[in-house]
Amino acid sequence: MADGPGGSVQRGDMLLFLTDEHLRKGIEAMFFAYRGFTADPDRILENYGYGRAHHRAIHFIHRSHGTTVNNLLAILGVTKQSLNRVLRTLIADKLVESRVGERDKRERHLYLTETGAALEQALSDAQRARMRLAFRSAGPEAVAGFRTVLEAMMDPDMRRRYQKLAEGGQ
Amino acid sequence: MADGPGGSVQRGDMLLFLTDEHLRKGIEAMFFAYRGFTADPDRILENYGYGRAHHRAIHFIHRSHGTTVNNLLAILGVTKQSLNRVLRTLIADKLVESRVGERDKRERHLYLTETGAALEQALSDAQRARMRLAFRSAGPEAVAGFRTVLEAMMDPDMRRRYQKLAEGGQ
DNA sequence: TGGTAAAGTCAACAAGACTGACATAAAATG
DNA sequence: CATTTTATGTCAGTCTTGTTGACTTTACCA
Repeated sequence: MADGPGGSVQRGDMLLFLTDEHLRKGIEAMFFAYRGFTADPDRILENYGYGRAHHRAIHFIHRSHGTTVNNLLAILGVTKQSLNRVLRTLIADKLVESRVGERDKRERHLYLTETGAALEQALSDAQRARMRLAFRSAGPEAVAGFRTVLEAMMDPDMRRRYQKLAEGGQ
Repeated sequence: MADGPGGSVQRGDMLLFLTDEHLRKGIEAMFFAYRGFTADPDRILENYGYGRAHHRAIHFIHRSHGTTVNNLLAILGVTKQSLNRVLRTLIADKLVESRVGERDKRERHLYLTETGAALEQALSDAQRARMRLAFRSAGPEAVAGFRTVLEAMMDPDMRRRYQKLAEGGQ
């Protein structure tokens, strides 16, 4: 491919890591790594007849106990119809509990039941196991770089949500 | 959440970056970053009536000019029926050309046409622009760490494919 | 020549996203 | 107090992208 019209090599040796070639490798790394990232939970979810959407809902409900539907919608970035379908099955299967808000009775606050928390544990154990191996083999400095780049890659509003989540969970 | 039964803090201060808390942050970073990663090309693809599957096919055909259908199937990790649907529209729209193999006439070799290459350029320009900003703001060391962790996160066979691609493209 | 391999296709199905329209209850506001 | 807005839920229909299973054509190979 070499460097096309959008290339960056000509800007000097200090920015050699910004060649189109390096950028393309970063793109492909994201693609292949994301596959690995989701592979283990996907295998577990199959046994329950659930999909990735269920996993995401469970993850963020666990993460923010008592979150409202609206807040979950904003984090997941899907329509309420799409989330509702997932939420309905999780509530029917008694993995998630929905309680009417105390101050604002229009709101529904979402909680994992014991069963829901158990599945969350199984899913995140599997995902963390892979992450742990990757982190350990890469070392702390690489991990710091990994997080720095990923944060820079997020849309600004998503970065805000991500950091807000991180604060609470410290 | 603190450290559950699968926690790693007790293994010593040297491995503090492997706490469940850090791992969870890594997981969420992957989730939010991947959204940003796909956002720009998705917007472009909309105008063509194409989806992410078309993008992936176009990317890897560009990447490995003249690749066979079987090879593309292995890289993308989908069924031939799924790939074929995408490929059929791309060929019908004259973005991709399929040539009968010279040595083995059963094989079809895939090439981007001029139009196809133009779309590929537009898509990868958008994706690289974001990657470039992220890389530049993070710096070369962070980028190296980013790649190291992502490679460690891949399934072994995907890592092989990824590295094989990288060789050819140096 | 018979078996295997590469590619393509048809049909049916499912997950998960979307839009649009509509309903209900509760809060907020004039 | 009446009206409007907000939060949630739901129905119906569509789209993309994945799946399985069955079958065909063509070509290579032993």
